[in-house]
Amino acid sequence: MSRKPNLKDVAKVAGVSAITVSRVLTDPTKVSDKLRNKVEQAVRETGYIRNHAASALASSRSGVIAVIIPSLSNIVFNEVLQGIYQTARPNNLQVVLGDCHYSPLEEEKLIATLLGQSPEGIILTGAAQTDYARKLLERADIPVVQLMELTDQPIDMNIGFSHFHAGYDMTKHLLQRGYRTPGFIGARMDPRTQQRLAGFRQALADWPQPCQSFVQTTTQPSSARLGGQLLQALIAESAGKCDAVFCCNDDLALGALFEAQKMNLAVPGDIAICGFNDLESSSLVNPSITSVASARFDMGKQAVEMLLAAAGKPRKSIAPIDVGYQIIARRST
Amino acid sequence: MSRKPNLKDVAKVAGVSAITVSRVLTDPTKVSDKLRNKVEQAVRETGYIRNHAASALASSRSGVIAVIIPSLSNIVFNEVLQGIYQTARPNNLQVVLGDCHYSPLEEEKLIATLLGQSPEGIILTGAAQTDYARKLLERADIPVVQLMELTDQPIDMNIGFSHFHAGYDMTKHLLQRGYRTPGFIGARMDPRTQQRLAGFRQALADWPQPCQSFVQTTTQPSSARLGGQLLQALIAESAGKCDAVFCCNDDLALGALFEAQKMNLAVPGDIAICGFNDLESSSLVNPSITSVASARFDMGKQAVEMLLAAAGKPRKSIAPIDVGYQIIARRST
DNA sequence: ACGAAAAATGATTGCGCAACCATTTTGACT
DNA sequence: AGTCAAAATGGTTGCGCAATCATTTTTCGT
Repeated sequence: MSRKPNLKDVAKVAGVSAITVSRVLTDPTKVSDKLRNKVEQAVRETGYIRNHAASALASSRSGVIAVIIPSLSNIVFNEVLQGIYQTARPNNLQVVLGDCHYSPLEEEKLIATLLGQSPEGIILTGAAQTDYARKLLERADIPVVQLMELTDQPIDMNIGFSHFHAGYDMTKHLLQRGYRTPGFIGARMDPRTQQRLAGFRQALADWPQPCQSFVQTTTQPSSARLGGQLLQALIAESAGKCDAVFCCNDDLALGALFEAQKMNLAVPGDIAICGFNDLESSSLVNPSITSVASARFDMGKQAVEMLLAAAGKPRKSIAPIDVGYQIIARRST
Repeated sequence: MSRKPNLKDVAKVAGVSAITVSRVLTDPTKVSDKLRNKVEQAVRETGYIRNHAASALASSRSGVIAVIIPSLSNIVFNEVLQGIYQTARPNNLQVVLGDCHYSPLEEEKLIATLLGQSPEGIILTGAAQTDYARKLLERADIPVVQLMELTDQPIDMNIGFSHFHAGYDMTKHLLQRGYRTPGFIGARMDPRTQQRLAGFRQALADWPQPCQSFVQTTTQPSSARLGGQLLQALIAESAGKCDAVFCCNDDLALGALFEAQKMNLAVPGDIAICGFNDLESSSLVNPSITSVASARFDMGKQAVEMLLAAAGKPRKSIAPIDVGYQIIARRST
């Protein structure tokens, strides 16, 4: 066999019809043991691999799910992806992944491209899709899961947690620990970061006594290095009065901590630091960093399970699933 | 239009033939401005998205490349992936990604599955593929790139650097700085980690004076937490004589550093620490950690470019590409 | 041992698109 | 205006598979 073998070639080797080979590959229980063995051997012998395009075209089932994340470099989405991949594999689903770089327009283009794969379902991050993207998704008539945050107007299904409430609670935590002039540093300023900041502001507004607060943000991508820079900017802005920093994520928090050490600022003595996402390092550094934990792996897993459960059925509106979060108080506050 | 529109539907709306619509989508220069505008509007109006399966079947071009990495949780592969995705997108290539969990058998199954997508090329991590996997890849007759490490017997193309030499050079660096009883801690113990360890041992063997050395390894997945545990094991094994630790990667190194701080060991005074991969944090912690930098993003980028360059042409054996590495000496040694 | 039902197997057809070749239209030149 | 080449457009067909329906074989009860 020089060229790539197809069903017929395998059938000839096994001495059966093409459709029997097809059945062995899709549902072996439908074929007698005798033929099945012959076919399986012929498959191994020829190194046959089913042509996905032809299979998808004939059956109108692609065995693919589409996933769009805003960034490949943010480790947070990695954990979600792990949950997605680990759940997809045993269900014989291929994942086609796109990175939209936090841009709704890029996301729209990706959605258009990925829908061409006739995915059985699609998982999106956040709820900031363009109108045309929403139109395409509705037209596609496949299950859609919006992940990470909660929204009032989901396209279809939704699972996540409230970044506003998490930001609110974390700020309250700082206030309860006695910090009265807190700052917020934020990078990227994507919708979820903005919700955290909104939570920060609301918590301050709700606090019985008025507090002075400081905010330093940038739309640059987040990184530990940037955390150090933003900390400096915050200290400069507040003329050193700032006594606690709420970092919009743990990368910034780690960078801020390392920078504070370089400036000989005691943490939390001179300045408290807290982050968001509860990365592994946050629990290991000295001092360990207070953060917000959420079930990222689980969200990915559940998203795939939701797609599987919804596949084929008509859309029935399911209430958004709130997976919650947890403030992990540590020595840095 | 209730059901999903196909080429014919769009053609009818635009008042042209189906094949003209197809041409507008694949090569707009082949169609006159007048018709192109009509068609493009009809596409927008109907929300038409080309059926990838049918397109791939008819043209025998899938526009897909397959990528297999050993782990989604290891941030190192993320950077490679970024290079891959960023290069694939402008070339209209979809990436289908698989995670083989460092298992050649899982990798074999993944290869079989992914080849079913008729990818235009495939990118693999390392050079430990099974015989059957190699057979499948040769049968598939598509460009293959083996990434990250160098091998004498590449399946097709190969780009990476020598982990043995990097491990060797890093160990020499420790010896040159005066450390005489170095230890090595390693997790996962995948082929590349083993090559680094082999480099460590060879450098010690080549050193003029005999040195005592210590090794602590585990096949558990790598993590910062594990780095702390392995440091403790190493110190116990060496009864505190160990004066430097070569960590097989920066996650372990960071964990080891944090653990040393908790044990009140001065770094590098009581014990030097170095890592591998040069993650961002390694340059920011106090003291900053000596590490091995490599062009991960670039490797991913180049791998895709190599696939593109090789597409369609018969395989001509190309010499493995060595992207090299760099020892970044910092305060921890 | 016979017939009916169930299980196993096979033949035909169409999924939606692009390759291929045929036809029509346009444009350049005499 | 007439001719011819080039550009633009369209019709037909097959890619490889699985759905559907048709046929054959097996199984089981009596």
